[in-house]
Amino acid sequence: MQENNKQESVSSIDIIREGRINKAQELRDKGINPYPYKFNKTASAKELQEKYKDLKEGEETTDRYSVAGRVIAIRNSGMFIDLMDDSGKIQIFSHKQNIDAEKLKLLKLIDIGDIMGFIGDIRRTPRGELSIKAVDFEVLTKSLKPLPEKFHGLTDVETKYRKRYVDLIINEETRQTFKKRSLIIQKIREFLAQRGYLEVDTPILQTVASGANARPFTTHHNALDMDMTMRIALELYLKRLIVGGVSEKVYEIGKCFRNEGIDTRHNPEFTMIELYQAYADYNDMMELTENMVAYVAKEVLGTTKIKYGENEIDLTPPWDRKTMIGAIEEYTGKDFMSCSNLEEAVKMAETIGVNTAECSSWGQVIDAVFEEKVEPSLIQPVHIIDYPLEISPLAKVHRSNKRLTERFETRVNGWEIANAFSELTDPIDQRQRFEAQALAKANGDEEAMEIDDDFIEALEYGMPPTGGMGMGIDRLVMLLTNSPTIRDVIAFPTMKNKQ
RNA sequence: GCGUCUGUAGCUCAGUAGGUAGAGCACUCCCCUUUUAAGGGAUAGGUCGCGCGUUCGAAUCGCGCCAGACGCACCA
Repeated sequence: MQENNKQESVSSIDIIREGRINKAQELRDKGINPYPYKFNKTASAKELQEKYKDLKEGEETTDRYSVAGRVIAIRNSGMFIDLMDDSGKIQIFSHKQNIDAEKLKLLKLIDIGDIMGFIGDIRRTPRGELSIKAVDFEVLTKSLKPLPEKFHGLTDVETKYRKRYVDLIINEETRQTFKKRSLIIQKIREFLAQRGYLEVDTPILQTVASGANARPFTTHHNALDMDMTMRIALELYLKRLIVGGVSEKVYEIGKCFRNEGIDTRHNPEFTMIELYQAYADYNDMMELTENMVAYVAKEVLGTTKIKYGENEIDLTPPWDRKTMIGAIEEYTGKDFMSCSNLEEAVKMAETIGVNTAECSSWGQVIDAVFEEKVEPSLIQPVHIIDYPLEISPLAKVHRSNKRLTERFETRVNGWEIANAFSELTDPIDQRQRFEAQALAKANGDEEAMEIDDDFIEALEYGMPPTGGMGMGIDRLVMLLTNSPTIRDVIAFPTMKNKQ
């Protein structure tokens, strides 16, 4: 039977934590701050590994460095420590011959996970490991929590996402992914800077969330007592800047927010790039898109031939171009151009088993058929061009077919990675397109676009002919890092609270 | 939102027709001074995701809930 004075259960994590707090106190008792302010690091692990790659086994130098990083392994009672910094690993060799006896005792207070600085001379051990022969060291941060086990590491995906800092400490692959992500974005900026693009910022908090078909997050500004929404696209503000003419080429890289489901390719907040170029059309945008992606791949991976899962994808320009109608005919044998209205299109779609229940226009049927019958097959990069008018409210009518627009979406690996138009610049036409969207919204289409009156007013001042393109950065990073889910390329993906 | 699967020590995983939980790593102590997942020895560590139920007895069976993965739906 249970005693009244039953013990609180103490988990091993509490015991470990308490032990480490005690070690920190022991350091303080010796006059050592376990959380000091600064360390003079003179070399990174990688620099040393490269500089001394030809140092022979067993060879010693008197080249002195200070290194710093996290202790990730301790062997032989502290005589060997693996120290990891952001560049890589280096072994620390602490022998009693080289370190003051009192100092050496402090090594007992070191745990895996602590941040340490070591000063010593470069040598390569007889077993071939480049090492710092330590003469002195300093505790830079005492850690309180144990790291995951060294061999299997951290594999639990939920923990990887919720505690990305642990994932990054443990998994080299995760570190590589986020380094590559940064490099990809840097190379995009470089590519656009070379072409005279101006990087700008536009509002994230907006009173009208438009420019895409999506449900926004809503919030409230207290001082203004005003409901606001988070942006779902960059489009309409960037076009205002084209109207203003601050630059004929502008772009923005930034977060957008869509209040929708989460899956392997969607996170509620995600990073987009949109760019606009005056006096250009969608043909120019196709060229720019493929050159930009190829440039980034070449710079980051050294090649434009990449592997994603089972697929070999060749990003070398020029990329294939297919009209949307033509692609559908290619894969289904049906020519939807021959349908002159919704009813005929629905009938034709039914003959190939496509559900059109949600479709209320010829264009939407085309979209549904395309998505189901064509999209999954488009592994190699291809620009799908000339989208139906009804589903493209921000694109100019096609110069040679009034039912279509000058719009393309670029598909790679079956995903949409870019969406681009010859931008609609006629304010009267734009208003009518928005009104058609408003009607759809009134009829229950929650994702239909909002009318943005100020944007239309901007167009009334006159926007030059403009080509524009938007691309999901996260998906590009997925492709170039061979990541199976978007959560692998977003450092802190959206997760439900644990209760 | 629907379906399938998953949740056991800090981490990686076992687990018995239902009988009250185990390993390796990490932690603590001892031995060991040229290791590479170092080694040897001895400890300690658990509301078995949460709750309710069935039962003499539940990590195990049932129901509900929470979280996650995948698929579908939604969405570019």
